[in-house]
Amino acid sequence: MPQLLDGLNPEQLAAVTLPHQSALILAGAGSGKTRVLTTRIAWLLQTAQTSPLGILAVTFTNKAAKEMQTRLGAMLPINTRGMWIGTFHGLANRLLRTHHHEAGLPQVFQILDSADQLSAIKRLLKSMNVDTDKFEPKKVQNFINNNKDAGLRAQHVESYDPYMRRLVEFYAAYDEQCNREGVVDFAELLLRSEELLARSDAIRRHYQQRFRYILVDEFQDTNRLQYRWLKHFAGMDSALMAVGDDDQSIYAFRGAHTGNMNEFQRDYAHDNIIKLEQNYRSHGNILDAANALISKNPTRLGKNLWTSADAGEPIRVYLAYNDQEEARFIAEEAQALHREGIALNDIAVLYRSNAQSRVLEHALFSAGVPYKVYGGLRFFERQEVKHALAYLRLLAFPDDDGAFTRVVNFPTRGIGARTLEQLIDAAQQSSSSLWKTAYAKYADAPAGKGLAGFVHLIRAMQEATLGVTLPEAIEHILQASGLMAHYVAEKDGQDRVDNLNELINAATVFINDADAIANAEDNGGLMASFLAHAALEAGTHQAGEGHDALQLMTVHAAKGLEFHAVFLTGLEEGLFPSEQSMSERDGLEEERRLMYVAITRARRRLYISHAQSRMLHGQTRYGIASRFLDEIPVELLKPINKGYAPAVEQYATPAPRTAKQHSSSPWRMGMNVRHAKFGVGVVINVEGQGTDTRVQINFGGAHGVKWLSLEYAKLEAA
DNA sequence: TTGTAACACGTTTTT
DNA sequence: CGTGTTACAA
Repeated sequence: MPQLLDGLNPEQLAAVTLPHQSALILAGAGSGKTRVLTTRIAWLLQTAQTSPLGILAVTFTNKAAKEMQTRLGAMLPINTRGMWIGTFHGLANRLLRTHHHEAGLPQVFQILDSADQLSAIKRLLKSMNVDTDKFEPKKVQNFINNNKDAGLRAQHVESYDPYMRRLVEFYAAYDEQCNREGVVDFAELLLRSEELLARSDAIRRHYQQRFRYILVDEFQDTNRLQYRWLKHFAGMDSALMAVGDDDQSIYAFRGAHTGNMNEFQRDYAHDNIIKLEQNYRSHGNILDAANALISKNPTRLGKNLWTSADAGEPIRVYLAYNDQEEARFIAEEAQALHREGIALNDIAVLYRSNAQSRVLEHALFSAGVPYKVYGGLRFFERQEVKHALAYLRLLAFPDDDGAFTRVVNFPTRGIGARTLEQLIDAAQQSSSSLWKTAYAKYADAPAGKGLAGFVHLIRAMQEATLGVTLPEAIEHILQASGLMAHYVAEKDGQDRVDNLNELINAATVFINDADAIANAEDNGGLMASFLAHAALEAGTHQAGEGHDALQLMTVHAAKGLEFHAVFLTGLEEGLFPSEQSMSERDGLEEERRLMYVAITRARRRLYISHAQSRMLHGQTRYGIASRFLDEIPVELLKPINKGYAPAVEQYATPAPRTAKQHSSSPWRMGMNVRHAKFGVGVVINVEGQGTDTRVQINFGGAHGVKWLSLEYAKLEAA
């Protein structure tokens, strides 16, 4: 036991060995949060304060859950089976499978991922003859999900106008459709299980008595529904530990409710707050920069990171002429670091938006620097994999209309829109599924072309896959459906073929996993289990682990990670902080937290770069340095491009041909001008008209960026 | 039914 | 500028 607690600082120790009571742990970036969480569980078990059954540990991502399991396994020679460690959605799924009857679900309910949900909504709107120009499916999807995340069913949503009333109607109809088809979307997993716990005293009491210790990771990211969900598990005898960092809350845009932290304080922790403020990751200057920046946020729970490490290097600031030059600089600098012996894997290039990655990729490719971009499609989200899974779903649960429509004409077999429309109408008439309707009509017909052929194909596949293993079934489906042949024939289909083969592989791995087999018993079979796994855990973004490559990702994606060196790019007003965040409530604060997250990813070296101009949406935009740069104490920064104030001439660019919006002014963006006092600069913004015109000019060097009113300032073209 | 051409649009994202 | 989606002709 002493070993377990070795090396913990006093605050960490206090959190780990907290007696049977609730507490809020404010855990700053790099303060050993995950370690505390896992050591706490290990300590509870080792000191026999509870059995594995008494523990409920909730995370947001599969990665975090897995990491906890792994670390726990390394600390204690126990099997983690029976312990409820998982994601909100994973655990909600488990709950609903166990109590599917009470929850009003078929045992083998399917899980819709976002894309599935969207196509379900499109299908619904079509069947309701809705004009999708007026009601965009995406908007409808957001409306439904936002309400579910807030814990509201259609009948609870207040509508103020006809438009919203219509949305509520869609919400109700969508839920009806899901119930009819036995499918459940992500938000529904949580809402459905929350309602179940609220409704059934017996089930709730059972879990309340069972879970004596409840631990929640990344609590600042929880939404209202998730907090409500958690509360149901907390009985009289439960101790809750919520670990989070309000300064790292960057998911308000998807429903995260930081207020949960205050509510948790009130509801459970009372004044039991432990702050983990010692940072084990970064050098002093980096931490000072982060602290200074985040201190500009008005509403914080309050926390200041410190480190026993020395100040380290200054933060390098690079001002680039444009985005391409910025990218070139990063490519060169990364190579230099690599030559010094830093692994490319340990260097990250971060950006605010995905669109910025293209220029970077181009420069890295030209410079021959291996890189890896995070984000984009995940394995189980790729169309070929989804097609294959849809066949699988259809075989096991033929009434799944979503799966049916997905593959009925893929690969193409001559079943057009017209045929399908007739089928949908007929199904609606008899209020039955598409499969049942088609089957009733063509089961006895000869296996011809079109729908009849499809019905017979599915029947044949059902028979052929009876009693074979899951990978064998998938292999057969790929062949019999013609999917494999389709992609083999496609000219750029090799990746897709590889993915389909990988799917067989994934199924093999899955059925060899002991836990999965055990779970399958109560989850309605191995196939249902595998499909749930595919939906809940979309897999990695890209293959090709193991190669040393520069890491490219958005700041969001970098949360929770750390690197020896970090390049933080595009620090320009309108980009970071983003333009649209400015119009959102508390938008700037969230952007600042995002910046805070970005800075604290770096262990030893941090580069911050910005560009004077940048290609955005096909046109050149002139940006000024982000205000976040000004919020970092200047003594922590070290300009690194030749004195930081290169000759303005070097940046001279021809004025944009068309600057219509500013046509009333003789001054154009990008234009070189001379000011009596400040010298030569570049116009980077023009605002107002006539005598009210103000121009923003970058003079570089000591004078920097200034707004000048044309009424007073004497300017001349340079 | 399928392929091409015009067209719209353009933060952040996990489950 | 580049991509993804829709509209229309073959």
